Amino acid sequence: MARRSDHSREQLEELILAEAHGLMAETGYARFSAREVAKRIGYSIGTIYNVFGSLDALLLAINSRTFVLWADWLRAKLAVAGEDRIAALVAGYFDFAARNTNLWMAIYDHRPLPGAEMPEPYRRLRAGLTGIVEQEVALVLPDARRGEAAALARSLVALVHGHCFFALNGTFALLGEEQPEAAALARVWEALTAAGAVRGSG
Amino acid sequence: MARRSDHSREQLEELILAEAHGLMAETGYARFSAREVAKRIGYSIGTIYNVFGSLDALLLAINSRTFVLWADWLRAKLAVAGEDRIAALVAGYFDFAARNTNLWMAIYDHRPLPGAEMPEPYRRLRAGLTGIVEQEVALVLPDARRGEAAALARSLVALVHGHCFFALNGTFALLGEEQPEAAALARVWEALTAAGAVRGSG
DNA sequence: TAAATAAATTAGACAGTGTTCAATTTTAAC
DNA sequence: GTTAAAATTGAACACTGTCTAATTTATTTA
Repeated sequence: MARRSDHSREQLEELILAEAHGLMAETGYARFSAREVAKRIGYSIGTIYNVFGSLDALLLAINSRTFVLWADWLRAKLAVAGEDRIAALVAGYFDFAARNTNLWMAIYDHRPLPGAEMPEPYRRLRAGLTGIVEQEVALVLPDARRGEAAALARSLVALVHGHCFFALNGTFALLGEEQPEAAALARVWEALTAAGAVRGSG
Repeated sequence: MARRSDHSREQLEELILAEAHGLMAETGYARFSAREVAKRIGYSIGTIYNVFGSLDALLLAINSRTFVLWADWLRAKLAVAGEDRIAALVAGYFDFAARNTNLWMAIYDHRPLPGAEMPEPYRRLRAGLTGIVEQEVALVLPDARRGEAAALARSLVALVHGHCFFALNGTFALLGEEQPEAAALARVWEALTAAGAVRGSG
């Protein structure tokens, strides 16, 4: 099959990860299979375990990649945003999830055994995404309350997450809610307003 | 093994469901197995499929049972609630999830194939839970805005869900958030206030 | 009560899964 | 060219959900 000379170890890792990410996008978490990844790249199942150590580690790498794409997506949206940058963030959150449902869901479907610490790079990626939100929240808060930005950003991300999750998993459809994103944005601005923000003050 | 005379068909269905619910509470969605349920009640795997038709149907029945427990839990909390019944609801949401993490998570881990309609009884249970919230939201809104209660309740459930989910799956711990419930409650009251509610006006 | 019918139950077969690891092949170094 | 190191394999193991022909048990009929 594949020869060592065809790929360096790093290239092989990238080859596996790229294919795995694609498979996850295609099939979703429940139908994802390491064996299928191996089959698609023409390596045996053993190689994947040698390179990544465990299925858990591979899944973490897949989700890390998704986080990078997601952060890039949000930054791109912010770069072309109009006056309401908060709305751009909420919209970016929703449409990334909608356009990459399987990948986005996989982030939350994957639950490593409790007590298993996340590796530092993964923690940084997640914190980085919240950081983007925090920055925009800080911009819209009055100077005196900038200190609340971090905690508020975390809470707003959770708020939007809840709406997005219910939108994509069918809960909102079942409850007759037809404008999840608008609802989320309304809640976000109510919270920001309560914290002293004024629309268009960024 | 088990004799037909030991259980009527209805009793058998209940026997399976009770054991399955217990196993789900014990192991969580990822490690749940229909075979293990069969082993524990002393029936063969085939019987479970004969009674429930599919694993999907069994999982739906498990989640339905969890919804019943959850709704009961919330009603009990409301029955002994003080002045802030909204706070009682949020607290009830959080501590049911915390005390039944595996069961609660299973509700959201289970994603039937897209397009597969949920059976009516299941839809009613879910809507019923939101109905409890809607009722309390209506009580706190001014008369002129009671019409917004349904939509607002859906949104608030999503909001709380997001916080609860991040609290239980480790996201908040990773981000340094230590008071998810307080944050959720704060957001909820900000939204209610924006809709004209006044604390203690129920 | 004995035979015939209906219902309930079984367990094996099938195609998958993650995981491990001794054996093999390929590459690099001497 | 030989040797040492690294990479790769794929069979084995213990699982999973799902289906279904065969079997057992219960009920009804004669």
